[in-house]
Amino acid sequence: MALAARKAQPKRPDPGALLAWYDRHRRRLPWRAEPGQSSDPYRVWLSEIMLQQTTVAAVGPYFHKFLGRFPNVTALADAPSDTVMRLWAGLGYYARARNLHACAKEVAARGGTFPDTEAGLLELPGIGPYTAAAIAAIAFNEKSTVVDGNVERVITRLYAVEEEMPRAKPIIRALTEPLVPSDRPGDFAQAMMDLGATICTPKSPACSLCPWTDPCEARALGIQESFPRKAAKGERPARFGAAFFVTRKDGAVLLRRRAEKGLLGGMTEIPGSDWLPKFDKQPALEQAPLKAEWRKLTGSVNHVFSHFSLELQVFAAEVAQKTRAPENCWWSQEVDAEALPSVMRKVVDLARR
DNA sequence: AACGCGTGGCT
DNA sequence: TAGCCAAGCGT
Repeated sequence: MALAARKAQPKRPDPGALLAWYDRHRRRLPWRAEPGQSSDPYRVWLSEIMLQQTTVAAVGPYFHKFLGRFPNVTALADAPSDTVMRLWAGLGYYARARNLHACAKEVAARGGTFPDTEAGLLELPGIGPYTAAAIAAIAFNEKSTVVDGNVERVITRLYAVEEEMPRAKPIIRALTEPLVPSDRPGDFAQAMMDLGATICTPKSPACSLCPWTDPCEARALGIQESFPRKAAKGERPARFGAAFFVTRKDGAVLLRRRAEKGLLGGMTEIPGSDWLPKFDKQPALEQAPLKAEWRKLTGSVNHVFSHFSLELQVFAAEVAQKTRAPENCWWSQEVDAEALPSVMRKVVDLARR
């Protein structure tokens, strides 16, 4: 039956039709060059790192913040790592910030010039297959095959790829490669991503507005939303813990730095207990950073990470002015202005309520 | 090759 | 509401 449906629309997707659509509808984004202008590799790189698994809307303010503070890759390389991490706070996936800084240092060491090939870019920290291909195509006009989540969705629909992700990845790449035009590889990559972001969306794709409705096999079958095929996801485990909001008489709050690696690596936090599958008050309280009369605040902080959900009970205490900060901790007079990851921002907000 | 790694917006 | 999802990378 699929055979009959496929025979009904044997057209090959035309890259020219996509580019024509792109020329009319291309989105104006802060990191994009104007039509005909060449792209600044630094801006392309910075935006691509920030856009990894992150929405355009979320990236916007951070991109401007970074560009304002670090107008070029050398300025970024010369900044203290603390400054970079603080500016990144709230954007998530903090290993990206560390790799961003490491990459800037490597590029600065080569005179501030990025490698101009996909292979060269792939050597740099934080730059994987997608990002290397994207920078090569967009900034250096290399005919690389750029495959991100948008492209995966567009291609699996165009060709009704039945293979489940991630096994479909090599198939998708092979189907994408022959579509890349020699003259405008960068525009083609951005057009594919724009198409995926605005027309060929995960839910309710706007097929009637799509430059490729005609050759789309999934559309012909009326099952476009079912691609890409994916296995059902397992349950997200829950974890529980305590956070200790300690204020000194003068209002300073106790903070701590997390380990460099792992979850929220290197970020500032409110001291807390381990995060475990169940909440036990006594063992949690024994992990308090100092002795105090703890007052449990009403409510809790709930936060969802990519691979588990977290519920934190918040305990507050006020200690004497002369209290010294425990090991690995310090006092902050202005927690509200601190660069905290979002889950810790929620703890502060609950305590301040 | 799976898994760990954040966050906010949308349905 | 509670899951789903976004221009992935490193290990």
